[in-house]
Amino acid sequence: MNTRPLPLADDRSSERGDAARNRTRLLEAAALLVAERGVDAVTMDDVAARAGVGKGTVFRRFGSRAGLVRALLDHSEREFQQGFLFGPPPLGPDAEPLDRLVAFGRARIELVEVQGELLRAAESAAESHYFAPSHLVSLTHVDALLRAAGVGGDTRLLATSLVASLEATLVLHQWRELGYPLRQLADNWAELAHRVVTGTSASARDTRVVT
Amino acid sequence: MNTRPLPLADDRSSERGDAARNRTRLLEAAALLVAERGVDAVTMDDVAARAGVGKGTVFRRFGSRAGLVRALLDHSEREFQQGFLFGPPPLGPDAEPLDRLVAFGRARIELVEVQGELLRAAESAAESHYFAPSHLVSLTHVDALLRAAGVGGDTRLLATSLVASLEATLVLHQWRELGYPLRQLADNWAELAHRVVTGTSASARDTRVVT
DNA sequence: ATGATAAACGGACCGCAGTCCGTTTCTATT
DNA sequence: AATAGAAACGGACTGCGGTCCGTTTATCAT
Repeated sequence: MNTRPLPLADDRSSERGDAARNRTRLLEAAALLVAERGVDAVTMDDVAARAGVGKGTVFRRFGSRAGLVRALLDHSEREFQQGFLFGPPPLGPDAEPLDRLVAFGRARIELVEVQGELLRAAESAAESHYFAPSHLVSLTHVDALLRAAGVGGDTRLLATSLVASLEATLVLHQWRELGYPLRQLADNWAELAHRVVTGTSASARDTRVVT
Repeated sequence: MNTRPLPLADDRSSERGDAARNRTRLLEAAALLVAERGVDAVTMDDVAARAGVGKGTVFRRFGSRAGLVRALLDHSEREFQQGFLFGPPPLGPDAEPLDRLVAFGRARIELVEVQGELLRAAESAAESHYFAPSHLVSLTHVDALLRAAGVGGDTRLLATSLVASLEATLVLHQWRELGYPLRQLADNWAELAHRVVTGTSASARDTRVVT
């Protein structure tokens, strides 16, 4: 239980020359190895060796395996965020909240198709990936969309529940082990989002039809 | 990647005498150690040593750390299942589907209060806990309740999404790291369930009010 | 240039989950 | 009671993530 290492952003400025060089070396080596073997077959020693660097250095830079993987995902993660924060509709701001919400989930699920293993590896951190910046950004975004769509109550918690169903580990399981086409999972997200937004609040528990 | 060891139920009949004896010894030892140190501080070697048994035996019996933990949870898991399958309302069959759904989530979240660490340990299996019997039972139950509440479409997938927000790892995080009272998480579940059940389907996308 | 100092380095080391395989023990059969 | 063969046993062994700490190196002040 250490003091959280990367609360919201990492510095990278005022970094010593060799440190910076080793970071890029490590990232390149890791990317290469992942490309040719798949994430699950790459060990931290492999990465260190390939980068021509000591193992300690890898951990000094990235803290943990999950940290390294997150760094590898950083680029596509930024793109993804750009997409739903500033991009064109239906993902970006020039669309209705509900449409954006649906598009957000679809995009996330599509991301699993190409980066599934990486995303899963990033999630399997012992001390939760729930604190990872990218995850928090998604959460906040969904929260905002819910509120913009007129949903009341504790939208942050509602957002957490929704986002939970997009976890790469789960989606990957449904897709690869259970054989659901990603398309169907995306449709299910749409259904879920739609229902949550159009549904009535639990506090106003009255107008229920007795069939 | 082995052939799935315990697809839906374990035999335990036609088990050799010493095997049976060692199973109970191991479970007792494990329970004891967990009680006095907490799950996270108990290693497989510890359990083997305390039970006076070889390490190989532990893995032969339970397959993995997660498997052992699941065995430890078996009792309370059965109770839980009894509760929502045959117990009194609002959990059991003598209540409205939506009420049962809400009660189910509340019960699950309450379970985290007392067995959170154990539940989390059971979830952190590399090769997914999604195949664990208890998980499948919950899933099927929620699925059935959704259908009984008149929800159409692929209720199985919808159930999966809902159940995802009850994962012990997540609930524990919200409770212990973020400081949400369990009560509030339970209320959020109620809100989610209510909205999903009362919401309209995404396929019928028309009667939307343009504010 | 040179020296002081903090930062970064590297690889031996540790702990733990999970495997392997030679040895022991149960049980069914006669 | 003897025995054969399958099942179970146990603990040394492997592989990997992560840590530790003595050594090296970049940087900055003089």
